[in-house]
Amino acid sequence: MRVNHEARAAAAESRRAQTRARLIKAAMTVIADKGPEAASIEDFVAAAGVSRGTFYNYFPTFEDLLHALNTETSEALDKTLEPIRSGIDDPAVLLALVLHRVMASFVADPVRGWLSLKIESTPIPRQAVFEARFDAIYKAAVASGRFRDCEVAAARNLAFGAFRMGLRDLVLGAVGPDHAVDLVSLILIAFGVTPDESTKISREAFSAARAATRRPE
Amino acid sequence: MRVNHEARAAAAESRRAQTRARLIKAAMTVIADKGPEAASIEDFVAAAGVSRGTFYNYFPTFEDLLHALNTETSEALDKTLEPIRSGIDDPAVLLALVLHRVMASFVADPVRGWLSLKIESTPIPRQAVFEARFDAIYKAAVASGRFRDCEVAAARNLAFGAFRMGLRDLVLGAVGPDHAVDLVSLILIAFGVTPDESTKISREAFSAARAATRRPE
Amino acid sequence: MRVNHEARAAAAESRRAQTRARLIKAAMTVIADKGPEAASIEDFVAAAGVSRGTFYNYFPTFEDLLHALNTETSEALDKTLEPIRSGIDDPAVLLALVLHRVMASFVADPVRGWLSLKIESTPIPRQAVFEARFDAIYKAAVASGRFRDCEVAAARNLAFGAFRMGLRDLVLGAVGPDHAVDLVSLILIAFGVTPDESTKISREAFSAARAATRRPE
Amino acid sequence: MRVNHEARAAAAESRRAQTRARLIKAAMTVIADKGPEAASIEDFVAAAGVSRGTFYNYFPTFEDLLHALNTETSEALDKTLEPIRSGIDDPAVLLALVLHRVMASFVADPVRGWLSLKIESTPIPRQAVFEARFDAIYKAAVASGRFRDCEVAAARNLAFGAFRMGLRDLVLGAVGPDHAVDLVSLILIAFGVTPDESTKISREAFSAARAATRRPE
DNA sequence: AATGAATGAGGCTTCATTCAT
DNA sequence: GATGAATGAAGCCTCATTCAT
Repeated sequence: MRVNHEARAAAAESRRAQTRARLIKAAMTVIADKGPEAASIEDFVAAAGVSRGTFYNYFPTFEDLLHALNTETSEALDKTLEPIRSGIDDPAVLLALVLHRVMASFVADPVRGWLSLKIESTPIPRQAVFEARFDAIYKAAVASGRFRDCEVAAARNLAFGAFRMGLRDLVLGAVGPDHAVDLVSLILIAFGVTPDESTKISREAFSAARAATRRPE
Repeated sequence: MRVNHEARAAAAESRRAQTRARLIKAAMTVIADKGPEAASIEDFVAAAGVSRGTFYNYFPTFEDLLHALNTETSEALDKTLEPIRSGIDDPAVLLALVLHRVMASFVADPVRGWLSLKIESTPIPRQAVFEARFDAIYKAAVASGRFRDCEVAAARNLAFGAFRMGLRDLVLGAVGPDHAVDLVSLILIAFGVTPDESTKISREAFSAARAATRRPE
Repeated sequence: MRVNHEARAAAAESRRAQTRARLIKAAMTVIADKGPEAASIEDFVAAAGVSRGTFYNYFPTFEDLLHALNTETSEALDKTLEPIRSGIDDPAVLLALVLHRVMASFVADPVRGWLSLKIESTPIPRQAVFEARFDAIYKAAVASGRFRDCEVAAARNLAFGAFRMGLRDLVLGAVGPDHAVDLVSLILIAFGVTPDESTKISREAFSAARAATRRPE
Repeated sequence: MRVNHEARAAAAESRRAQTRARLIKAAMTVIADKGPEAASIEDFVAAAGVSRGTFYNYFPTFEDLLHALNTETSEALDKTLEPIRSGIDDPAVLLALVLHRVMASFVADPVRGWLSLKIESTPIPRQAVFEARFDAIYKAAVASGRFRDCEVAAARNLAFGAFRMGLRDLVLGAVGPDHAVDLVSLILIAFGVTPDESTKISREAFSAARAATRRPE
């Protein structure tokens, strides 16, 4: 009896997780497709192949869905960046690797890429994690003399703003994948790396990211 | 009689233009306030103090309103930039002046600032005028050796992306007005200007923009 | 021009009042039919022959409709009682006249009768007016020695409770119209009037109410 | 084996009864709390701590639940009245005892009191048992000359209507517990008992009911 | 028996748009 | 031209009910 109950509960749990995952996946696809404002719950459930009511079983409020989406994308990004979490001493290299890696993963999984772009203009709690991480890297690099000493907010806005625009053109198909090489290179130059070194670092980071990014899903 | 008719027609014409202006102004205010998605036509007509039907007399389709908004914004920007349209030889100085001037005008008229930010995440057709102008300046500057020779798309994305992020933080109040000095400086460095000169140019352009921007309305 | 505008406004006003009246009438009918809880806005608009949206033009919140219904029924009752507002010295006769008159009007217009019964169990602000009026009459009658001296709350609950139950049976068709004669008579007896006189007063008040109540609509 | 089976079956039976009782109790509490219209099955199962499906195992249709609720309430009332089922000759005393006893039990167990009030405005089939019992008592009392000879329906509506209103004010806290003394007294007077005797009977019945009602749960 | 995930009908509300005056 | 009442499509959300495990 006991075992039976446990097995049953586990099975239910698994099914529940599956449906939840289907709904999240569907929501991501739809949002990437129509934008966060035009997407309706009807769209989500249609894409997921479940009924209206089921959606509310999993996400009683819209907030809940946004939170889940947020978590999902953050975790995916984290997983992307995990391999380079440590072992890289040069902050310029580190930054280049991160930027190229994220961009590559978004290109490989355009749905998520779109989502990241679209979701930004939404009242979702902003992804302050990445900002904070950037700030830490930049300050350390200034301390070690690698990066120019300037307002970290300015540096951050330069990096994130440029990255975002580049990402947009990339997923739009307006530019080719090596657009990122130039962009990251420019960012590094602004931060104080010499042009020659910048280009080299960016190019190598690009290749590394390329190689590492396989099978998005 | 003839005169009477003409006078009457002119008066009607003038009233018409006035109502139209009121509607555009109202729409801008409302959009800047609630965002483009939350704004309803009801809001527009309420803010403008006219009836629902009147709105459709002026803007039969939503497209028409968007176009008017776009035109309005662009023209205001153009007017802002008019004084520096000519007479400036150094593209670095020119770019710094433009960026600071636009930012200053957005700060001085937050409604328009917000509008520019909000409108971007919308299916509103963006006006490529500014992009094209930037490209022209940049290419000329490369030709004259002032700017680094790199993909103009990368340079553009760096400049516009950084600018947009900075603008956002500015209207959000997350950074002070001189944040722009650092940001523009970084952009110029990326484009090949030396750090010292960049800072000097940016600082001077900032002051000039400050001085020029008075009374937004 | 001026006249034209005014005439137009008046016409619009009139049409508006008409639609509003149609909606209230429809709501009353539907509520009397299905009860206040089972009635849906869909029912109201279907009965009124207008569209969903129109309902919300007139009653943005459900509260607004309830308030209108409340006002409507109160006013109708007041009109019913107007003729006996003055000129009757004996409180026993006055009370009998009021009770019979109200009951007769509810019988003549069953929709409103039902509504009064159904609406009571609803969070509508209770009709404290009638309670207050009863209390005043009763206290005066005690002072003049006509009614027994007892807790006015008890007297009120007896009168209103009995009346309400009687009304229910009446609109249900469970009892004939002269059921009211007995009921009112019992109430008067409880208040200290002799049985013989009670019966006489009640019977006469019943006839008077009958005669007065014509054309419900 | 046999014994084992029987014991097991008995245990199952007992558990079954327990769950059923829990559901009924929960439903009563919830209905008394939120009113019959606002109460949902979700509320019932949550309050009872069982699953949705279980509810339907016990009450396949909503009718079934209503019936159970009705039965429960009636039986509780019957139990309350059992001690005075016999041995009381004076119908005036009997009636006073019944009314006070019921009221006291509702005051002692407000949940059931509220339930009785709330349930009335519902399509729940009312149980006519008490009406029938009243009618029998009244007719006998008329035959014996104790009560005034009048339409039994009128007498019944007077008694039940007044009682209901009084009960409402009581559970609302609008009146104190001895409000019932006056109310019952008035009823008896209406039925032909002299004022002095009425008051005495009502007061004594009130005390007796008080004394008898202990521990509601 | 008990569970709880899934269902979908049914009600609510908003809002762009039309049109008679 | 201006008006604003009327419209109805399109979303949102709840909840009684079913059913596989």
